Amino acid sequence: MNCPHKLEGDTVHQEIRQWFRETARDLPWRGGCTPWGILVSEIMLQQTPVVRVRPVWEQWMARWPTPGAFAAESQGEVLRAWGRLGYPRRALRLHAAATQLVQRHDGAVPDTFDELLALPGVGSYTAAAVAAFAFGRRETVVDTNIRRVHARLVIGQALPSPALTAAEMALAAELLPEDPAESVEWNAGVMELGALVCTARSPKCGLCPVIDQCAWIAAGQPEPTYLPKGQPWAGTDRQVRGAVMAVLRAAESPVHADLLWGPAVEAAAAAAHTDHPDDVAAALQKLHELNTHALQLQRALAGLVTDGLAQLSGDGYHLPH
DNA sequence: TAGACGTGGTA
DNA sequence: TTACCAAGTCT
Repeated sequence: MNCPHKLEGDTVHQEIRQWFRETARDLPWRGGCTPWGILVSEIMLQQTPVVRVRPVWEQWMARWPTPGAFAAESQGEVLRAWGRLGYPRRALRLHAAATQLVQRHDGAVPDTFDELLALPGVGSYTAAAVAAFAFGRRETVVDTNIRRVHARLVIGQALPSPALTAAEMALAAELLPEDPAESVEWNAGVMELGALVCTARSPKCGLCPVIDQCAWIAAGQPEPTYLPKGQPWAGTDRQVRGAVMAVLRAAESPVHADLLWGPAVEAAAAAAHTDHPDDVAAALQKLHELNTHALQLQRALAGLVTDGLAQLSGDGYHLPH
């Protein structure tokens, strides 16, 4: 392979690909899945664990087996189906992407990196992943798992840098096998290794197929050189937006702002008139428990409207039609 | 380019 | 219990 990062005898590629064939999880979007199914899975898996994506993906594909079927659905229904996967803007972007597939790609998922990258919600990782896993293309796939495996196995560091660097992309490109089929298995294998063995916390080095060639092990497993910065949550707009979205998903009719802001008992009583009183009442209860400042609630609502996740009609807030 | 953006499982 | 973390993207 002739790369400056000497991987002893280049057995790493063989070892990891074999480990992948023997150990890989049997996920529904692997093996014989349509490109549409793979695209949906990649969007859902952005920052969301496999175990939570799986059931939603199954329902999603049964309900909307093609981009055309999905594009014909309303945004509100799409957001409800998205459920609690998180980052609901992804659902809207997927919907917009499906519309583009119908309008510009004859209802099919394009098979090149550049065309995929042009779709809403599809960035460099997802474009490469779909091109590779749906169409067998040789692409430099770099996700958080692959970055971490490379950092340890090749560089000898506990964690990759906080932000993706050009050097990391260059390394990933360097390590990519020339043969397309092998490159696909390599990408999937390294990703799977990062997800199952070379994990962020408490890596299972005893199960690693390439532990004897790991630069991090060889260096004595040095600690990370920086502290991961946390993801603020309590008291943030994000938390409020999430609670409001839970209410709107459960509500069958527009929810007046007073209800979002008002006391829980009043909210529960009003919610009893909806088709899903328990869900709405519970969602309102959670929202109210946040004791959100009025200004912050206004900001969260305005943000949701700006992002197209909610709309304000005369009667109140609701999911988009 | 750093920050915003949901949600729930795990240690 | 608090904090980290998960197949990122967009601005």
